[in-house]
Amino acid sequence: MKITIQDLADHLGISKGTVSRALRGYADVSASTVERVQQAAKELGYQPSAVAQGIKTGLARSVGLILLPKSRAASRPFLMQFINGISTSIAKHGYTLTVATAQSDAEMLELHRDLFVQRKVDGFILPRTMHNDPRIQILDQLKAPLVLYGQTENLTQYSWFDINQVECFRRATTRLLDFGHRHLAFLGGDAPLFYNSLRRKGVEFGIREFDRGEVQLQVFENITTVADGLECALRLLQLSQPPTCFLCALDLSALGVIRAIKQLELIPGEHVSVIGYEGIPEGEFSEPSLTTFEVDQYEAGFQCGVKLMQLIHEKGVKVTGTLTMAVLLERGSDGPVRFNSSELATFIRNRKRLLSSQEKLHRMTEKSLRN
Amino acid sequence: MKITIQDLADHLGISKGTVSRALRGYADVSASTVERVQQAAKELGYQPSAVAQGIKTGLARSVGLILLPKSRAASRPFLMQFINGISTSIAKHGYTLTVATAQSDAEMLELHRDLFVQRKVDGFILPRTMHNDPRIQILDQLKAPLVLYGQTENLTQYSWFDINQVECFRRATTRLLDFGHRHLAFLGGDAPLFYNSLRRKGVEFGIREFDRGEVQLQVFENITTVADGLECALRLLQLSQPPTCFLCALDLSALGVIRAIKQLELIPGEHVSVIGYEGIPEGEFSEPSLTTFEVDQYEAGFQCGVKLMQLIHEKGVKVTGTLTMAVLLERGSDGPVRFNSSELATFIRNRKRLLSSQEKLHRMTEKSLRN
DNA sequence: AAATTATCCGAAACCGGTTTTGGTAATTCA
DNA sequence: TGAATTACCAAAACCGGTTTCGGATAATTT
Repeated sequence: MKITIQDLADHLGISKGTVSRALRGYADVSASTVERVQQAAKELGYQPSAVAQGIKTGLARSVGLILLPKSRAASRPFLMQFINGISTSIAKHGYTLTVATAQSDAEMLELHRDLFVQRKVDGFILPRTMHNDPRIQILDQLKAPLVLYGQTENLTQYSWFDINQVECFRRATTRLLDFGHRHLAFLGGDAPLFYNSLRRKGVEFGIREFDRGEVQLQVFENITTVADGLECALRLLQLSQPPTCFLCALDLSALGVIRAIKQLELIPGEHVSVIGYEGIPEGEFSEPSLTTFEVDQYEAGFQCGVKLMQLIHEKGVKVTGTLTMAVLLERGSDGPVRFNSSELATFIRNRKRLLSSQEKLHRMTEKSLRN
Repeated sequence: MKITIQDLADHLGISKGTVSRALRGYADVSASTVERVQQAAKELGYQPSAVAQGIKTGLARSVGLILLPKSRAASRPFLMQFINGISTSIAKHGYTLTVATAQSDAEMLELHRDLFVQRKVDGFILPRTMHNDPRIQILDQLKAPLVLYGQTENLTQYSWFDINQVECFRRATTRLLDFGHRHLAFLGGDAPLFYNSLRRKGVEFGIREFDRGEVQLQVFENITTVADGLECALRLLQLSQPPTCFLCALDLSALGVIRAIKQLELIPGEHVSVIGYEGIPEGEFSEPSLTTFEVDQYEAGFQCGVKLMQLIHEKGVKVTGTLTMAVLLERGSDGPVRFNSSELATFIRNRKRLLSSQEKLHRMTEKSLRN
């Protein structure tokens, strides 16, 4: 069915070696023969089998991306953009992307090893880098080319791409301090992942730059879902010294914080400020819309792909690291401090009573207007 | 570096043919030899090269999934789950998933052809089926195995998996009619995609079953974004005979409709009802939360993978089609009709004046309470 | 004990390409 | 004109596996 190089050679009455050399651009083939071969290849729709090519070259012309879906409900809104970026950059080299999923950490490591040992992929892109990432250890042993999306220890040994998250959270912190906030809470994400310490570090930098000894910071970790953020903020806001603003490592937890604020009948962005990170679509439609940093996942994938192609093709190439910035989307969930921590505590305590009487009046006026 | 079958054979002092037959489970190898070979393979970490295997078997042991990201901002929240489903089911057969992206329809068709002709993949999963899908035409010519995620014309010739969207929208329609709504609007999605006509058909079935001649339906197409939904609903609601409820082919447009309702100072789920389809995360956090159908994308991917493996491996196997249901999430954006269409029109016209005076009073009461 | 059959494995062919080798014809050079 | 290049291509080796073929040995049957 499918046409092979031998078919093409027979059709032209020349040897298959010559056909191959003609198509690969060797010098010892006459221009006229090259022309004839290319012409015939196009006519007959011949394209060399990547599989057969790979056996001689030792390359599969594919790069691996292994995902770990935590639950069957987990969503990754921008995965398509990340994939799109990778695919676009590697396609220029005739490469494709092999995506696999693992259900556990152990299975993930095994998958990396297997895919490389079986020559299904020539290298890997590692998203969501961890502290002392075990994937790196395994792939180093196999001398497998890899690019990190994110940072980790011993960074000079690897090619990597990342958003400057330290700077993002430093800016977010400075922004809140400039708004007059003095009691901050940082809700960190997955503790084993490297991004978490970077974002926290950014907050600490921001405070250190500014501090006149009056700033209070509370730090929490593993706040990764809406429910986590909701619960954590609900608890904190009912303390005697509640934070007046929240820096969230993840948009999802920021959405939970917003819910908590509203549940206490407060106005997010007025009574309590919230800043997130990632730029998920939900943030745009929440009320108020979420102030956050928007990450360009296409660009991230593209750069990772470019770096991996360099590692695979340019022998003896130096590893490279790149940092870029995310864009701050200044939306409605943060603003100038209204109450300091003590005032906020009082306000929250009185809020319920206040609102219930307001509501009574409100209903009365509405009734009177209808009639 | 990497160990080959010849290395293993040398190490054991036997021929590579025997090693291969031992590992492939041929009968003409003694049990003891099989044991020795397996043992040595494990010790030396030998795994056959998928590339080299592929040349003889003619299979790449990979399936293709080609995505078309409309814009660099487009999000597909559940892509990971779909991929997870595919990857999980095909992994059992030693298969991996090759994902590529195309920037235009033409490039997408070319990619399908190239990936198959180059033997990079053994078959395809085609998401987002279109009317007279051109991908199918091309792949039919190449006799490439394929599975549709979605339906199309001449369905009996193909293996496919889909949600029973006709039934979903029939139920959604019946639900709204039972709530007492009589003026419905259907906001369809991408017109060239097959799902669109199915969802519309479901609405029409629902009405036909019920109709006592009093139901009005307005149909629109290509309402695919929040902005589209917002604009369309805003326009419709200010007509003299506005719909009292919206059936949206896509959650995104439903979110836009909710915005439009709120922009007109109406309460979604009370004054105007909205039902979406897909179950995107934003729907849970909108206010009110969106009534919609939740699609299990993992299951969809899994089933597509299973069917494709059947096509590739079981020679002469019959093609199969499967329909399943999505789960209706009864949330806050729909409910019993409050006003009929005429009443709603009047209400909307009077709403602004009403609210402005209400607000004045509201501010007064708040002020008095503070003091 | 001879003939037959099973068991097991080495050798070789094969898959579809790439790359090296070597030889012939045409061209250039002395 | 003869020698040395050069240009070009066929043939063969190779990549790392799988599969077929055939032969040697052991086990069984007659």
